[in-house]
Amino acid sequence: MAEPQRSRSRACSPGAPVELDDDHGQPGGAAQEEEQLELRRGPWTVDEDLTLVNYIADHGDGRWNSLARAAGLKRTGKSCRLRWLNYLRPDVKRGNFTADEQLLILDLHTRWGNRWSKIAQHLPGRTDNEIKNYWRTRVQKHAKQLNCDANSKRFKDAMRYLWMPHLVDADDHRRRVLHAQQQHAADVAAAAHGLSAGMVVTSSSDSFATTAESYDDVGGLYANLHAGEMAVVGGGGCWAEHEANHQGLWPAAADQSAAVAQAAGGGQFQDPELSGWVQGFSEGMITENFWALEDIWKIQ
DNA sequence: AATAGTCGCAACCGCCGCAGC
DNA sequence: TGCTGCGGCGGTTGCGACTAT
Repeated sequence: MAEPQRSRSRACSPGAPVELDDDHGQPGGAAQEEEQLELRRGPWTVDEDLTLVNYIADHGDGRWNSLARAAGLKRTGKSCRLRWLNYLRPDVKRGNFTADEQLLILDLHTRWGNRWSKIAQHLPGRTDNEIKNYWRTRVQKHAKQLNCDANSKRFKDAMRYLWMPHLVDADDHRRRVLHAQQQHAADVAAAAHGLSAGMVVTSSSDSFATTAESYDDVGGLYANLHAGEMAVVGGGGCWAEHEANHQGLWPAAADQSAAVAQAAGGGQFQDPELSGWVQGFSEGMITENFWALEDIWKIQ
């Protein structure tokens, strides 16, 4: 079971009763008020988590207010629902966002804006809350570094032509490193068994896609995120539409990356879709106030 | 070592839409 | 038709952990 990473509390002390934690603040009777007086809020305790998990295991979720009462939890139904969906659900994925996921978030946010729940539907195991937090802490921080709004065209251009291509490259690089490591391990194993490395390579490296698939952790959504090589795998079902829709939104990321790299090196960089700001990279207008390519890379 | 500033994120808040009565 | 309860969503808060000075 998931353990809270750290205890947190809000205005009230953890587990402290509150006067009112009603969804709509409707007036209630004396009994209802008495019940509300006992409601807890703040960080969930291990006991509460166990109670909720066990109850849902036995009875299923839904009907959260009655669930909270039936389970004996002195929490609002809303609080129980949130705790379950964002933390206790067995399929909830924890830890840092992968390059795949970051890429997808950036792309989907470009299209849908702050529709976190909608975006979360395309990231199996991730919650809208987590994505929202990621956006607010990481992405908006970068927007701030650029002295622009996260919703501005300028920032979207930065994402589209700088960050996304680097994520693609980082992802590709990561997979190749993994593949190399696996091959090395196989070689070592083969050597230990007196086999030639070539024999093992033949059996282990005939399909890079296999490595990529096994590494893929976006619920089988993508097999290979490298621009132009995207393919639908598993039951994701959304990538065909995704790719069709992002024509122009995310054009040949690897090519753009190369173009940006060329531009950073002083070469000409012409693309009618680029705003003047990104075009400026080809004119050497990068300052310390802007992301350097290396910085973007480090961000990951 | 102490302090201040920043970050990450769980949890809460307020609003909205929908269903049932 | 209006009321009520509920689920869901996006926005916000606040605190412990971490980092810089």
